[in-house]
Amino acid sequence: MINREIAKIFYEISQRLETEETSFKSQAYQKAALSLEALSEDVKDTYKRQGINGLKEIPNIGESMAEKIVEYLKTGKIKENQRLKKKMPVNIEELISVEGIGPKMVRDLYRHLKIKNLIDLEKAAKAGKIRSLPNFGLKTEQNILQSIEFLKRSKGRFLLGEILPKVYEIIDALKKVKKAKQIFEAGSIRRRKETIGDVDILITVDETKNPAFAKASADKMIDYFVSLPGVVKIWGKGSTKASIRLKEGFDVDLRVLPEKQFGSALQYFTGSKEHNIILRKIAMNQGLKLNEYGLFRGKKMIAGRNEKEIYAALKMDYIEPELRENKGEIEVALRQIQNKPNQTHDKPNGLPKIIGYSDILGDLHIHSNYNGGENSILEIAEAAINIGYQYIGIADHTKFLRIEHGLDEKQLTIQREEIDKINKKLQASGFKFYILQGCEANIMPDGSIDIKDEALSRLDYVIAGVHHQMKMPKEKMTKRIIKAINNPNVDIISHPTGRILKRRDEYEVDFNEILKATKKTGTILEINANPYRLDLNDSYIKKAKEFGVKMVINTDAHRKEQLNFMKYGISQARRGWAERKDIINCWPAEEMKNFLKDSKSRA
DNA sequence: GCCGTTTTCGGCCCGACTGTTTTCAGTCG
Repeated sequence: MINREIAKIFYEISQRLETEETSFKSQAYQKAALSLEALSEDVKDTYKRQGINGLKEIPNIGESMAEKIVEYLKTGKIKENQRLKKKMPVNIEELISVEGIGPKMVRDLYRHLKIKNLIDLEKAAKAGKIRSLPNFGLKTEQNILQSIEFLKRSKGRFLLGEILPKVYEIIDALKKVKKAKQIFEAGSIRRRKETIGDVDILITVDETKNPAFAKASADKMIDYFVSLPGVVKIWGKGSTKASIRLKEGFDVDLRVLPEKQFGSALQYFTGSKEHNIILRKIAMNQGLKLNEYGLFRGKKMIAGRNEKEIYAALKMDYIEPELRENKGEIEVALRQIQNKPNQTHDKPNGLPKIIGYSDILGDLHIHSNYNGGENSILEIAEAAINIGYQYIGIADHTKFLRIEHGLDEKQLTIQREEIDKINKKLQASGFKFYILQGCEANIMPDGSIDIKDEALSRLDYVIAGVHHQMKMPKEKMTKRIIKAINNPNVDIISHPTGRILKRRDEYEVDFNEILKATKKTGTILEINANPYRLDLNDSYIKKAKEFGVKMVINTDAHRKEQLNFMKYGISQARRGWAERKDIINCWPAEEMKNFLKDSKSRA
């Protein structure tokens, strides 16, 4: 998306300006970049429709920024950035990714040692050249080397799916000590971002007895925390906090907090930074002050024990952590409250009631041993019953994907017989549980499906997805997928943008056209819950919802343990503001089945 | 450079920590 490209350049300009003395100008670029990222519409379209004045309506975009956006749309470049680059030809983005290094240090490193990138920096540090620079020292030099090592090892961020199970393990271990009253994860992991930098865990201890008892409890928790298995480094250990690095390569901070501040601390450490900045401004406008110690009027603390009372005191709806990205949630949370006294306002839309973690009643994208996987259909069904599902759908790959043992028409018929048999048996035993037969058919480069329509029509539903030839030009790929959407037998499009996190970008496709076609035909878009996919992403989910396109959260499990991926898909749906009405596998079996049967004909 | 229910000029979120200093700038979250 072009908005992100421009935002990236604005960030770079911001950082480069910070090496000069004009700090407010730098902040303006940062704010403008943030605004661009928060937009749901492509600025290219805004400009086409409303010209430069349309751009100036975007928050934090004024005359100068609007001109630069137009410049980028027309020339693909922004001269201001070229000018700054010429002044200091360094890879600033790379250098400030080193922890402890910011724009000012980049400037000094370039001035004195002509350091332009990470390789130069590492060489200079290893040669001991940095310690003698003014305002630098031996310690700084060592820290730089350590940070570079960390950067190399972790290659940036971790997937939510890699890190969340580990965090739960830690939290469970901490709970066993029985000295903590509350334990919560905070930071990007609580917001369930798809990738995570580091982890914050906040706890309180029992304060009702004497202070010495509380302190002893805190000490015990911290001691236990730093002695967890897999700890490779400990620092910042004090009476209320400690930090560890685990052998997996990520850092975890533990903080012990007083009960009366716990809500404000949790709010503060959960972020996002952008969300918090706006919140503090709102507090200020109401004559209040918000920080991690509480919400204050003058010196008087008026909220802080829990998050709900803080949002309430700011005259806002409570905002779920997954929504706290400053992508419109604050305005909406405020708007509803303002509308309440005066219901003659057209509609108090307010924040949506996003889906909950126990709202899912079934999983419609599961692969069985027919695809060479480990688990039989019966084993998968038993696992699903244990989870508490009302239904599942077996959706094995079809014949084009030979590497996955894709099924042909005949094998699908054999599988149908087995599913019918199991269904009968389950019902005879009194289970209210159904197995549907679907398939995950392959969308060929010309948009056709690799299984005959006649065979598809005998299935309960059909998922179709792109599995090869993903490097097509945008128009061709869009056409390819739309042709599949228009196939009356296709009900669901799996992993609609094809990305694999940390490995592969999404393919080029016009998502607006996809939405139009799915809306017209009643086709459902999948939110694939595999932690490497999480496809659709949050902003596409929000767009689909606004369009009135229905979605389904599927795990794409290839063995029964992977049914547990569902929670990542739910997080993603929550981050995309999805409600129960938007997600068909939140619906009871009959309603969902009827929708699958009718949606194509009804549309 | 942006913005405006005290402003078209004068403000821009807040606090902790670190390493360098000898009172504080830079970085982080």
